[in-house]
Amino acid sequence: MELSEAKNKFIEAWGTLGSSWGINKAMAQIHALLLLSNESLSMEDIMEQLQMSRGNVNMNLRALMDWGIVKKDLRVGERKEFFSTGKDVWELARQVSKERRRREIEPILNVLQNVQGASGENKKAVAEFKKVTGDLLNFSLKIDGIIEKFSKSDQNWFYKLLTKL
Amino acid sequence: MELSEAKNKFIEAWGTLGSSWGINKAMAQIHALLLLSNESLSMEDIMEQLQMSRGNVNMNLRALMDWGIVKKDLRVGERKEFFSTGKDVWELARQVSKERRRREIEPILNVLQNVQGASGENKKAVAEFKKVTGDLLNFSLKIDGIIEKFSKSDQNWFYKLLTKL
DNA sequence: TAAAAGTTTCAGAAATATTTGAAAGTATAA
DNA sequence: TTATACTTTCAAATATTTCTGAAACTTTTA
Repeated sequence: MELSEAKNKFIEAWGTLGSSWGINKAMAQIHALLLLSNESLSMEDIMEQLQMSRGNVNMNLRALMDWGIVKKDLRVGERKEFFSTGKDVWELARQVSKERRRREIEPILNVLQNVQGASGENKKAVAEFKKVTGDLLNFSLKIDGIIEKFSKSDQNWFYKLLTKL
Repeated sequence: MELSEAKNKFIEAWGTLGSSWGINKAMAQIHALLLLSNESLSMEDIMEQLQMSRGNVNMNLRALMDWGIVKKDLRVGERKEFFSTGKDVWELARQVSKERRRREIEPILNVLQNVQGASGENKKAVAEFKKVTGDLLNFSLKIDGIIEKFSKSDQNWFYKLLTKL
C-alpha cells in the first residue's frame, strides 16, 4: 500500500471512530491530518487536503483547541496562523479523558447525587429507586476516580498498572 | 423531590448521557425506565410511559437485546411479551464494555494494523507515518487488553484493582 | 379456518447535526 | 489612513439520524 493511500485510510477511519464517540467527523479528521504531518498546517492547507469549507475548518480547529489537543503556532515573519497537534499518544489520551470526564461524567454524577433526595408515600418504592440509582452513583464515582487518577498520572504509572493486571 | 419527579429526571439524564456516547436517546431512556421498574414491562407500557411510537419502542428494544442488556420474559398465560433489564450495575458495565470493544475498538485496530504495511519512495516519511500510527496501535492494544480483562472478570477483581490505585 | 391479539417492518416525516460560503470583523503593512 | 491579508461568524442549505404510524406479518384462540 502506498503511503498516501495509507494516510487517507487512517484519516477516514479516525473520522468514523470519532463519530461513534460523539466527536464529529470533520473534527476527528482534522486531528488525524495534523497528527500525520510534521509541520504545522494553515487553515488553507487543511481546507485543501480535506476538501472542507473555511467555516468548517475554522470551527473545528477551535473545538480542538478547546479540547486542548491542538495549538496555534505563530511563525515569525508569517501573518497566517498555523496549527499542530502533539504526537504523544499518551498525552493525547490523558487530555481526552480529562475533558470527557468534565463534560460527561460530572453531569451524570450531579443528577445521581441529586435524585438521592427523592421521597414519597410508598417507602418501599423509594427505597428501591435509591438502591438502583445509588449503586449507579457508587460505580460512577469509582470510574470517575480511576479516570481522574489516569488523567493526572504519568505514562510510567500506566505501564506499572498494566503489569498488575 | 417527589419520587416520580426523581424518576423522570433520571430517565431524562440517562437519555442525554446516552446521546453523547453514541447511544440514541430513546434506547437509553427505555433502558432507564426498565432499570427503575421492578416488574418487566410490555411494549405498550413503555410506549405510554415514554410517549413513544410503537415502531420506535420495538426497534430500540431489539437494539437493547442485541447489546445483551435487555431480555424478553414470557409470563405464563400471557400472550404479550414483557421486557426487563438486570439491576446489577457491574454486570451492565461489563456487557456494555464488551460490546463497545467489539464494535468500535476492533475496527480501528484493524485499520492501524493494516496501515503498518505502508510503503513509498520517501523512506523518512514512511518511517514517520509508521511511528505515529504504530504508537497509536500499541496504545490501543493495551486499552483493548484492559477492557477485555475487565469484561471477563468478576466484581471482586475490579474492587481489588481499585485498592491498587 | 377465521378472527383476534400481538409483533415487525419500513417509507416518509420530523428533528438534529453538520457544512457551506459570503459578509463582517480584525490586524498588519503601505 | 487605506488597502491588504487574513480570521470569524452565522443564516441558509445539506446531510444524517431518529421517529412515526399504518400495513404486513405471525401466532394463538375460538
